[in-house]
This record gives sequence, C-alpha cells and structure tokens, in this order.
Amino acid sequence: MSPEEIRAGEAQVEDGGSGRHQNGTPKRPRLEDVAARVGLSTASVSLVLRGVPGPSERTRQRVLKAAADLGYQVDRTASTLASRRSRLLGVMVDIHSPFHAELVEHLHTAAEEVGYDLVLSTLTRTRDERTAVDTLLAFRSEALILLGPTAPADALAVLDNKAPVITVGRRIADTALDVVRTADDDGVSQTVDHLVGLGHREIVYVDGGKGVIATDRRRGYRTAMRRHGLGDHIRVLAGDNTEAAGERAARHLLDGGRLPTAVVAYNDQCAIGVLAALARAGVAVPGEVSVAGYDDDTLSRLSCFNLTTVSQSAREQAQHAVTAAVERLDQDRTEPREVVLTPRLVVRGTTAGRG
Amino acid sequence: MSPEEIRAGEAQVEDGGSGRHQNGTPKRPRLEDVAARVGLSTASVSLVLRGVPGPSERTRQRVLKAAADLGYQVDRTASTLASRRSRLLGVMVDIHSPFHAELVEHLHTAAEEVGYDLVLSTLTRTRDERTAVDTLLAFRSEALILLGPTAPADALAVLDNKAPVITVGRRIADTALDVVRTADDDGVSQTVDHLVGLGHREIVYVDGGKGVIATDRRRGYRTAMRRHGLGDHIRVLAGDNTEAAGERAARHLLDGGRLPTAVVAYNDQCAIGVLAALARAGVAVPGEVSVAGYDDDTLSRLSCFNLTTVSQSAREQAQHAVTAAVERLDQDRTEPREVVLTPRLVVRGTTAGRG
DNA sequence: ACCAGGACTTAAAGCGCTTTAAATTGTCCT
DNA sequence: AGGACAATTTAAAGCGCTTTAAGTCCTGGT
Repeated sequence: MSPEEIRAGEAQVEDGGSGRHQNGTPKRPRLEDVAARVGLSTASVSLVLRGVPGPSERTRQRVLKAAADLGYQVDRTASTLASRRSRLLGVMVDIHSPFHAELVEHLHTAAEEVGYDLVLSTLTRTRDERTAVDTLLAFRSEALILLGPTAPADALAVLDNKAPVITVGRRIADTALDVVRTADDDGVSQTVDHLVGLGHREIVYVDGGKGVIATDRRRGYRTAMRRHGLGDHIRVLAGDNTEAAGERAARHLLDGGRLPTAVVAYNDQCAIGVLAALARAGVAVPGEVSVAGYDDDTLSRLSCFNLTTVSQSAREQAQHAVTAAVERLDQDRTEPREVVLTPRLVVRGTTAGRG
Repeated sequence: MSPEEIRAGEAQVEDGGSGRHQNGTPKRPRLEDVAARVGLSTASVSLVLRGVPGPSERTRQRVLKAAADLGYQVDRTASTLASRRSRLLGVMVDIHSPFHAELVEHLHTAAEEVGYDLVLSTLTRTRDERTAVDTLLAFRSEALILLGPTAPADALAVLDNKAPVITVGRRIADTALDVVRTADDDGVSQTVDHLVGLGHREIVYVDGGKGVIATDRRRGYRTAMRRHGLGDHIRVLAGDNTEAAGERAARHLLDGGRLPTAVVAYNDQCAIGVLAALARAGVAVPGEVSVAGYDDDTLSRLSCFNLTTVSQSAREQAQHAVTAAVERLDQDRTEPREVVLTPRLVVRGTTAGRG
C-alpha cells in the first residue's frame, strides 16, 4: 500500500511547520485552526460545533465544512474544563461478568439518549473498587454508577459526597444512596412457585454464601416453601457463586442416597455445576431431577444447558440507573430513590413436571 | 445510620460559602485550596503531589497532609491540558468477549508499570468501532490499542495518523501499524499434531467463516494434515464463531452416518456446540470422538466441558501491546513492529487416544 | 562583610475550550 | 437620514493544572 493510499480521506494540515510532533503524530487541529480557516472567531466555531442556536446558516455550513476538512475533533478535556461539566457518567464494572457486560451495553444507549457519555473503570484481580472509583473521579465523572459494589454501605455513603452514587444490583439498607436492583427473593420465589406448580415438593436450595444478594435469595426460597406448606422440606446446602460449589452440592446429594426432585441454585454458574455433576452420575435432567439457576447468564442460554433461570432485566436496570443519575444532576433531586424491579422467571429445558 | 457516621472520614471544607453545588455535591477541592491551607503556591503543591524532586521534606509532609485532609484528588482533565500529555492509552474492547476481558486485565497491570492509564471504549450492538475510537480520541488517548478490530486495513492506517495504533489479535498484511497477535495457524497445527499423535487420522475441521483469523486457522489445519500425509482426509465443514454453528456441523456429521474420530473447531464456542450435539446423540467424548477448540475461554475451563483448546497467552499479548505503545510514545520508534506469539495447546479432557 | 552557589519557592504564561457581555452589522420604520 | 431593534459575531475571562524562568533565602568560603 502506497503512502498516498494510507492518507486517503485525510486532509492536509495547513500550518507553518511540519504539523507533526516529534514522534510523527500530527498535531491535532484546534478550534482556533478551524476558526482561522473560515476567518471567524473561536467563539463562533464553538457555537456551531455544539449546535447552539445563534450562528447564521451560512456560517454554520462553512464551519462544518472546515471542521470536516481539517478532521477536527473536539478535545473533551478542554471543553470539560471550560464548561465545568464533563457530562460523563462513571461506571464501575467487573469486566469478567457477562451480566455487567449486558448492563454496560444498555447503559450506553440510555446515557446517549440523555446526552451523557460513559467512562468505564474495571475491577480486576489487582484493581480494587477504590482504585476503580478514583479513576472515575479523576476523569471528573458527574455521577458514579456502581455495578454490584462490595464496599460497605458507609464507604459508599462517603463516596456519595463527592458525586451522586447509584448502586446497581445490590440491596443497601437504610441508605441515602440511589439503588437500582431486582427483588432477589421474589425471583427465587417465582422459581419455587413454578416447581411446586409442576408437582415438586422436595426442592433443595444451593446457597450462595454470605453476601446481601445470597441472603435475599435464600430468604425467597424459605418464604416460598413455607407459603406452599412445604416448610418441612426446606433444605439449604452450602455453596457459593461458582460452578465448583454446585458440583460439590450435587455430589453431596448423590452420596446422600435419596435425591430431591428439584434443585434451585443461587446462580447460573452454580446451577451448571449441579448439572454437570448430575450428568456425570447419569441422572436425567429434567427427567429425574429439575434444576434452576439465577441470572439468565449467557451461559444458561446456551442450548447445551438450556437452563431454567431468572432474568434480571438488564435493560430496565440500566435505564433506571441512568435516569436516577440524570435526576440528581439535572433536576436536582436530593431524596434517595430505590428502584426494585421484579425479576422474570425464564422457563427453559431443565425443569419439568413429575411424570 | 446518622449523618455523622456518613461523614466519617470526610474532611470539613473550609470556604466562605456552603462549599456545595446546587445539587448538593460538594465542590471538589482544587490545588489552590490545598496551597492556601499550607500557605504555599500551587506550583509547590503540584510538585509535591507529582513526586517531582525539589520541595523540601517539611513542605512535602505538610502538603501531603493538607491534601489528605481535604480529600484532594487531581483533576486529570486539567493536568492533561496543562501538561499536554494525557498518559492515557485508549483501548477498544468487545465487552462481551471473555478473551478481551482477560487482555484488559493484563493491559491494566502492564500500563500501570510504565505510568500510563487506560481508558476503555466498548463495542456493542449499537456502538461501532468508529464511535468507540472517536471516544478514545476525544479523551486524548496518546495511543490506541485495538482488540480484534474488524475495520479494513486502510481505515486503521488513517487512524494511525492521529495516534499510534496497536492492533491486537489480528493479522494485517503489509501495514505500517504495530501488530501483536498469536500465530493462529500454528495453534491449529499444534492441535492436529496432538490428535495425530494420539492416533487420529480422520480429523474434521469446523470453519470460522471468512475473517482473517478464520483463514489462518483453516490454513493451519490444512497444512498440518498434509504434513502428516493426511491430505486425503482434509474435510472442512462450514461454520462460524457460534455454538449454533458447532451444533449444525455436528448434526451434519451425525446424519452423514460415519463419524470422524476427531473434530477441531474454529473456537471454543463452536466446539461447545459440537460437544452439545454429540452428547445429545449419545456419542461419548472423548471415547468415540475427540473434540478441540481454540481460545481457552473461561467456558472451556469449566470442568463440565473441560475442553482441549489453544491458549492465546493474553498476558504476553497485553504486555507487548503496551510496550509497543510506549516505544512509539516515549522512545520515538517509527518503524512498525509485528509481534507474533506462539499459541500454546492446552490439553484437557475432550481429546484422547484411539483406544 | 560579601558574594557565589545551592536549595527552595513562586509568578505568570499558557493548555484548548466555553461563556458572557459587549460590539458589530443589518433591517425596517418613521 | 436617523434610530431602534434584532441578528450575528467576538473579545476576553476563566476552568484547574503544569512548567519555566525568575526569585528568595541560606550556606559557607574568603
């Protein structure tokens, strides 16, 4: 490929010098360069480029043309500084979570609709919540949308002092923060209802550990069982959010001799562990045992699992989170708000009636 | 929780007014506030906070203390503008890809080591590469690290004119760009070698479509088969990067009557589709048929799949990408560089000898 | 005493943009 | 022709920081 081809679509830069930095990267055009090109002030150019009414149609056209010719692109850092607004929502995500991925996707579209941009900061093994949030703040995020934060409530409250915090997917008791989440207990309840409706009575629950979410889901199981008069059948096996935990729990059941007719797991990963262990033991699902998970992970949808699970409606949660942020920022709401969405049971192939 | 508790650890702001914006968020302290508190100039404070040698030990301590008391945090946006350096590497990722997630994780640590920060911009269904890259540029990223970009080579070349572009995971012929990738053909070759070593001869390949990567992997299969004198057994089934494609391919084989003894799939997802279809048909893996994938996805590691696959060494790729960027930015390298890493076969439970 | 030189510190000039108040131009009446 | 008023355009003052040149203050040497 010739140099000419590489430059295709590129505009020539018109300045005295080479227009390049030492490292060979061309100096990016500034508002001033565009202004000079059309013989106007930077103020006018700024107005046109931001779509502010005022400039005449003729000016508008000329500026737009010049900007395009020069390949001008606004410098966010400068405009943030000047306007005292970044119009940026900081989002903390766990980049390994498929559910967060979905949330981010919807956050993007929701934010765009209200004229905000997103800046992402991710958690990794070596990057804790503190670091992630600091980065967000360093970029001058106007609000912080935290996906499933594990920080204690008071730490989040302190943070809220720097910028409105919107917590997504986790319950926080007695807080002044905005919270968007689904009713985890309700989700598990729905699952139990579904199973009972299919004729199941011996329904075991594989627990998710000691987090807030795990507590809620466990409660949902207990409550639903009692409601159906199955209090005596309540049985909670220790577990956590991993596939390994599911396997362990299932093996425990298998070793115990008599299998329940249904297993409800804390989340999809855990449920998949259960599934794997049962499969290895030659137990038919859902023929002999029904299995259900929680989260509607990408995993659960794979046709090879086809897991009955509970969907957390990422789209709505994202939308509510952005709305909450905007209300805080542009409509000076100061009262905290908690949005609790109803999760939706997704019945797939791992649950069936007692034939 | 009382208001006092919420404020725990928070410093009182000392300015004339309320120190709060209309929306109730406190005004963030500036360098000037810190300076005023210790009776120094902003210049000195700036020096201390950046760890530049010069200020006396006593000054250093006092500034640090004051900054901590005030909860001062540097405003990136302002320092970028002032220093004309953002020390930011822009990274374009597909947030749904587990492999990208891993790359990002390692990019973070690699960047941190050389004093750079990352800004992520993600691809979604409604957010194309162009948009993602523009965002990166708007933040003034000094270099662009693009993970598996699909844009044509010339578009990337144009982009390289604005900031050094480092492409990760994809081959680009005859380019002036930096490229970091693994030898995809080699990876598949290794898989074939492994299978042949186990005694397999009828090895089918499920294709990945028409991308550059797919082409390379397919070639790897063909080459390896010929090398082993198995040219007559070469058989490529249409497919793509989805589980569904794997299932289709497997069903095709099942319908065809005679099964091969091994199936190599374009990637892990596709391989899992194959696995699922075989399982449903009651074909034992690896007893009757061996299956291998590519990518060493999180999926493939799940013990319920335990898939033999090829690892792309995310860590090294990330490290090389950052190094390439830094060389361009700080050591004015101008010659393009291509780093081709050797992928590593990860033998798990889905491949076995012909018993 | 006096000054060179080192150790600190700081004034001031931006960075690239937004924004406000003021200036300029054009239009339409009387 | 003169002026009022609306439509455009722009000068200039920052935003919060970095950076460079220029101080200021001590030392110690002579």
